[in-house]
Amino acid sequence: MSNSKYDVLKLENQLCFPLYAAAREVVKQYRPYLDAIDLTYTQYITMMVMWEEKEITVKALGEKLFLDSGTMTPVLKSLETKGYVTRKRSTTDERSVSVFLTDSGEALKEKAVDIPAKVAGCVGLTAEEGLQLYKILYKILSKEGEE
Amino acid sequence: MSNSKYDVLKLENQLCFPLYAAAREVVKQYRPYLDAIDLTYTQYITMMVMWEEKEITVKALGEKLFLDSGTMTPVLKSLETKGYVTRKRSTTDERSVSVFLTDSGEALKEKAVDIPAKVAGCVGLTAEEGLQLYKILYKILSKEGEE
DNA sequence: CTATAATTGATTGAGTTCAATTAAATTGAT
DNA sequence: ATCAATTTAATTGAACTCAATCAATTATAG
Repeated sequence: MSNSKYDVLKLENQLCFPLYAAAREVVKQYRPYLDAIDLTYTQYITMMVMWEEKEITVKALGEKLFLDSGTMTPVLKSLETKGYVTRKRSTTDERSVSVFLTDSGEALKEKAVDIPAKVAGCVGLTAEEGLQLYKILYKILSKEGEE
Repeated sequence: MSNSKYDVLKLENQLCFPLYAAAREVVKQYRPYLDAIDLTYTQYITMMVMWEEKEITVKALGEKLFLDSGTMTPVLKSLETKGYVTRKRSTTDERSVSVFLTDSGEALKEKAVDIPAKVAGCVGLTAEEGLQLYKILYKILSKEGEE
């Protein structure tokens, strides 16, 4: 057996590395489908929230997506340019900005509805593996929100 | 029950989204430890390969990390500036560039050896969850290399 | 009321990521 | 041997990510 204290630094012994690599690979799977509706992956998950919420503050949006305003602001500006959302500063608390889904944004949902099934086919996990993965990932995400 | 064909577009029904978010959150856990040795996460996993290989082509390095030359080149230039690697174009095949670990790069391993244990503690999965996650992620990664 | 603290979004800068392109070198088929 | 196809890195451009900082606003303490 060849064991050294440096084995912990081998790529094959990492858990973070395959997590990081798999995330990029799966996002890459979305690209052809998202290209067809002119969205990036970040814009797509932002629209997912908008389709559910219709109206939400930038702050709340960022919390749902685990992204900060430095990332959200340009994404929202781009979606506003495409006509899918509008932004308006709150009158009651001028520090906050609300984002609103437009009719055009609502209509886009129809074009996006087939995408999840198409990508799921490519990833090719069993239902059980999918569930296991889901649970573990949300365990990680719940831990991170703590400190 | 409230079911619609649009449920597949809800954030909570996605598998890719928590994968994408968890990957970023875990990478973020590394930051304080990596800041201490002046490496980014991408530079860190690149050094992991170098600690194992001592010498490797840019092509092979990119394949191991699932990154292309557009990402690797600036990372390697930065590591070269820090003195941890050198780069030299192959004499036998001048298309390829080999990367070499320097003594300084080798010495950095000693400073990095405690990092994996520190981060593992933060993520807080059980051994079984870790193994399940590992297997599923590599299943995803093996699928992606195919097409 | 006033000063301090906290919240919120925007901005900035460095680094990452990847598709597309370019340039050089090698390989393979004829 | 020659020319087309392939391989390899580098470059470019657009977008994402995040820490740090800033400015404006609101909340709280005294």
